[in-house]
Amino acid sequence: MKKGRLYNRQEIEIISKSAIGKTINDILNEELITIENNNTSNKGGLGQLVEQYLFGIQTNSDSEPDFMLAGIELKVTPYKKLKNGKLSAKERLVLNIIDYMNEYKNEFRTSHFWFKNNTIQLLWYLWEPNKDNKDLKITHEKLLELANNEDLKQIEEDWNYIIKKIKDGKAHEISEADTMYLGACPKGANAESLREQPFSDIPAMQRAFCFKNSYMTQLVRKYIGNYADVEKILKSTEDSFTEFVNNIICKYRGKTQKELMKDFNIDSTAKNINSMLVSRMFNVKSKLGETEEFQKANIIPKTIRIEENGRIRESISFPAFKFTDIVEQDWETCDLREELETTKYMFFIFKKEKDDYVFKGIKLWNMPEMDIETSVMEMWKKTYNTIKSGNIVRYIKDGKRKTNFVGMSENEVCHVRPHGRDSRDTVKLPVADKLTGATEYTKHCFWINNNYIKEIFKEYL
DNA sequence: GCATGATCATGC
DNA sequence: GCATGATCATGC
Repeated sequence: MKKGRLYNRQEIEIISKSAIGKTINDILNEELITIENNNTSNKGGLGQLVEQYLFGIQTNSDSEPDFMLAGIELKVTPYKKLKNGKLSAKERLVLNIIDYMNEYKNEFRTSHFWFKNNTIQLLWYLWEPNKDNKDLKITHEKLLELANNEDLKQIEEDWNYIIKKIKDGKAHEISEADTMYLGACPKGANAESLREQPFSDIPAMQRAFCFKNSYMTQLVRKYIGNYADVEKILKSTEDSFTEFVNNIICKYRGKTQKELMKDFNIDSTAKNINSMLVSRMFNVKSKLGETEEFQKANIIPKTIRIEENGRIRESISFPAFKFTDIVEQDWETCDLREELETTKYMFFIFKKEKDDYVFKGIKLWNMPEMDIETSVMEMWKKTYNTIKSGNIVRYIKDGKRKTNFVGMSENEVCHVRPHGRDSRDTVKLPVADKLTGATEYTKHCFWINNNYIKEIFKEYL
């Protein structure tokens, strides 16, 4: 007899561990249950089956944790293997719906979020493409206790940020990109699922608290994958991630490039000297963007130089792409769109003053949805067509090849340009170039236009 | 002066 | 040897 919601902590642990290595079908077979294959389209279906047949919990939308006696919430969540072999969360972890009308009255520790989610029993299953949902296997489990979690400070800060927006009458302006680990994601049938907010007449999109995809990805890598080589920047739990970053910025703001080079004992003419200085500020050996905290928050650090006249001379590069990868993707699921929609950029600003660049501070930014769905989409689709049709080179003059790739005068947000060691640094083309017959071409990447990015730094001009 | 093609130094 | 962040060089 399954006790459902009345299990105690120890029983939950035993049952969770017993599920490891089993598929949903295995669990159903043990219960002698067959279910028609008609609910695979139901997004919550898999988690519900586990709740129902492993633990005996009926689907509920209760405000209490699933296991009410133990105070534990159950979550069944997928992860996947990326092409490069790394593991990643397949989805964000959606938690309770935000009750705009009441949650703001609480403190973090007395909030409904805390009441329901402070202890979560995670069951991870490995998602694989082209496989029936019920053949997917549960591989790992983990009891996530927020009370003694290293990320608690940041999670609390994120919660407070969301609550402040409600208190400011701006629930309709909440975005998942506002926060670091704990987000507020859309939750409803569609964008028209609106509800009232307490300090404004404007209806706000229904949202739920969630652990963001990037945060879940780090948990996956920590508890499932090989985690040993990830460097941390936070050495204690006394500061949140954002507090820690702000302390570093304050410490170095106002220093010049030359002063910093002297401080850190660096003598170099590298083009990425400012990026090297930033890594030193954080006392990071390798790359700041690859540290645990930046990965969890899905933040990519970039340095920006502003000239004395306010001009930003250079555009911002992305890693080089493979021509063969582009033609295998479509816009809806392509790498570029995913990156722009989920990534925040932390710009470290260096402004030129008297023959030296002064470190001015940072700016967090993510590209507005509207720009992604218009200009970036147009550029990506044209890039796709250019490669697919083999129409890369337009003409050659003085040994330099003019291409048909989207240039910066053609698109106000982004463009395509070479990015390699030199012009002989090439990768394979899926279709030979019609004009030159080349089967390989100089590595290229997407760039964000310097004039577009300039708008973000108005306050520093 | 700017857009575009090309290239550099670093770290692993 | 290679990927990467970033800047250089040149012709229109």
